[in-house]
Amino acid sequence: MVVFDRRGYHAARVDDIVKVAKTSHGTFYLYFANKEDLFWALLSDVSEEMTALSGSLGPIVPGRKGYEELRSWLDKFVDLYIRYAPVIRAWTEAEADASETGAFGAGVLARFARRLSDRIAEADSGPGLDPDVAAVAMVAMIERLSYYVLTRSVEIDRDQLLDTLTAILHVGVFAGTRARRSAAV
Amino acid sequence: MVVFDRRGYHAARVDDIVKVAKTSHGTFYLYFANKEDLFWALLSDVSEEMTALSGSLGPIVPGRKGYEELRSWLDKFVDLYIRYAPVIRAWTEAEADASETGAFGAGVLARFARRLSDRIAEADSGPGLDPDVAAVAMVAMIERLSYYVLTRSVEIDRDQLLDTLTAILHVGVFAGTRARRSAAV
Amino acid sequence: MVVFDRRGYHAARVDDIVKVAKTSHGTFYLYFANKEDLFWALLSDVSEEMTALSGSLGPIVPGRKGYEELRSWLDKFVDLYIRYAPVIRAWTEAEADASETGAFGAGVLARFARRLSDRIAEADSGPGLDPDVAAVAMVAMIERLSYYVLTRSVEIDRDQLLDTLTAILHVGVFAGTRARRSAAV
Amino acid sequence: MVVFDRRGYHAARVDDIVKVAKTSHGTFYLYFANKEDLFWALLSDVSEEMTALSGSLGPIVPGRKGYEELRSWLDKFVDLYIRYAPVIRAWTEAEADASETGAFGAGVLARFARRLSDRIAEADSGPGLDPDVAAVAMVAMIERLSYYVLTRSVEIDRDQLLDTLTAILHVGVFAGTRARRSAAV
DNA sequence: TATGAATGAGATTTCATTCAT
DNA sequence: AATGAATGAAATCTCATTCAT
Repeated sequence: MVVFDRRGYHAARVDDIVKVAKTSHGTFYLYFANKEDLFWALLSDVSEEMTALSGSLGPIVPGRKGYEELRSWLDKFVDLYIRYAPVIRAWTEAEADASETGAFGAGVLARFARRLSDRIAEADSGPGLDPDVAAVAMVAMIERLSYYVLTRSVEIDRDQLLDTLTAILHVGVFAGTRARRSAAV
Repeated sequence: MVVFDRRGYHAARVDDIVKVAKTSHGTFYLYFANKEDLFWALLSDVSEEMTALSGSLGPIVPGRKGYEELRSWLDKFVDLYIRYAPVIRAWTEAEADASETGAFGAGVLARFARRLSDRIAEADSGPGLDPDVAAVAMVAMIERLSYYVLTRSVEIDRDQLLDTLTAILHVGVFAGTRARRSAAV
Repeated sequence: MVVFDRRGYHAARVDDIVKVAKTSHGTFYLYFANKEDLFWALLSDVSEEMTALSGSLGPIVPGRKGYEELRSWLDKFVDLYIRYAPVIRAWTEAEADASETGAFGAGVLARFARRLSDRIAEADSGPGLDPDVAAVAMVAMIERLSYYVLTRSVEIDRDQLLDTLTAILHVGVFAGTRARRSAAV
Repeated sequence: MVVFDRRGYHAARVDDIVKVAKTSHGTFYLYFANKEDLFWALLSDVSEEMTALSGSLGPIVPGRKGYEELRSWLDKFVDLYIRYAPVIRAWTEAEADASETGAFGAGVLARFARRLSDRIAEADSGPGLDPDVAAVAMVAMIERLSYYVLTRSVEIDRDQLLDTLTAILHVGVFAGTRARRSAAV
């Protein structure tokens, strides 16, 4: 019964969920008040793991060491994303300003972005982009690219995905100043 | 009937659609074979506009002029995104490798990314990231950040959105080489 | 569709209701939000008719004329009771102090009893029973005896039922004084 | 298990029953073949007690002594009713001519009414109402008024209830002749 | 062309009953 | 004897689609 609630699809029929979990309808409703309830249970799991993960992001430093640290952190994010993909995709399908689900997901991502923003602000002394906005943009990219890869919308393998995300993030942090300047000149 | 087909939600019930469109169920089925059919109609509209839009992306050049050109192009994308958000988000709900809809959407984004990739490749002479992958990452970011802003998941206004996207893209193209180097050293 | 909502059984399955009404499940839910909703619709119908009926109870007078008037009024009550039997029985099955349904039914009967009480009080000048309590007792008897007859718990025909109810009521009203006395001596 | 079988509701879920009884589902099915079986067990208890109670109704005599005897007998009935209310009400939910349960309940009430009828016939020498029918009417009133009081549908206390029932019954028995006459004149 | 009441297949949910411990 | 998690048949409810007007 424990493994089972790792698997639900929001879009899926209870019938499917139950089939995958090799249980019965009755058992499903023994553990969850309704389909929505399962979804919230999963949501709170993701939220917890995401919060833990964002807490584990240390200072972003230049050079190979910083690059590798960032890459391994992103690796963990992608892992988590893949594991919870159905749930994350579900909150994504909902309008953030109109549904509880959407609002919840938006909150999780916002906390995630804030942590990244703090790290960017620490590292980047130059008068670059607003770190808050840049962090959100990065989270958007990380989330969406993970999604493209997961759904095979694009033909990118896991290594390419991580290299690209890491490079853009790492350079984004340390090239912020120059970036802004290049744009302004 | 004209306003109406700008509004469909994949998730929405036919009941909702006809209410918004101020028509009847009967009329709906007069114009569309079924709900899916409406979706395809909308999809082909987006596809067309997206293709036109990607065609309009000229060479990316350094300096203020290049920045402004890129910004105004992104502005058009955001417009298009906002207009077709429900449809774009809907093709997303489907697995790209398992549904026609998903595959179609993936195709639209892929063509879009390829154009951007070409422009990046033209501009960027250095041994940076794979332009194809970088372009996809950029499209992911553009698409998803537009979504965040549209759904008010985050508090970013339109100008901030465009400034951020443009800056990251513009510097991404011209700092690619240095970026890669900073990561590798 | 109008006749149809005259027929529902609270205890019945939607399947049965729909079969009796020769409609489909879909149609049922087009007219009623859920099974409960149908029940409330019927309930408000009974309430209305019962209120109208109690309003039509004129002064209770002695002699054959009074007897006949009372009998014909009781006849109408029994009619109404039979027509709405499933609904009335349903509110009966619920605890009056624990369910909305039960409370509603209790209210309808209470209004009914009050009217009867007023008529008893008008007619009965002697120091008999409390007219309010006596009226409630009479309503209890009328309601329950109708029920016994309806469900064939007892072998009483319609005429016997009406004769008995009318006689007990009529004598109850005019023998109140003597009754109390016979009990007290 | 002792308290428990005093409490079953026919409408109640087995879940509720075992919760109230502080047992488990397993134990329930150890003692009863199924939910219906519990009901029959309770039913036979009521039946027994009701039969004993009707047997204890002595001759109905005029005057205070007869009144008090009748009142104390009714007191015992109300006691019994309150103790078994859920069961008594439950046999009521079934159509007497269509279900075993309903038929059984009808039988219990019929025996009860016959005893009362016999006592009425003994006492009442006049050419009043059919004692059988009158007895049934009285049982109906007793049963239903007990119910109203039990569920607090009406604001009547136990003493008022007993006074009213006793008075109506006692006068009914001894005013039968006059009653019929007053109606006929 | 346009309508919207009606439909029914298929989804979700309930609850009496079983059975391994 | 006692337990309560698990079951699944049967109930309730939803919604894309049809069709008489």
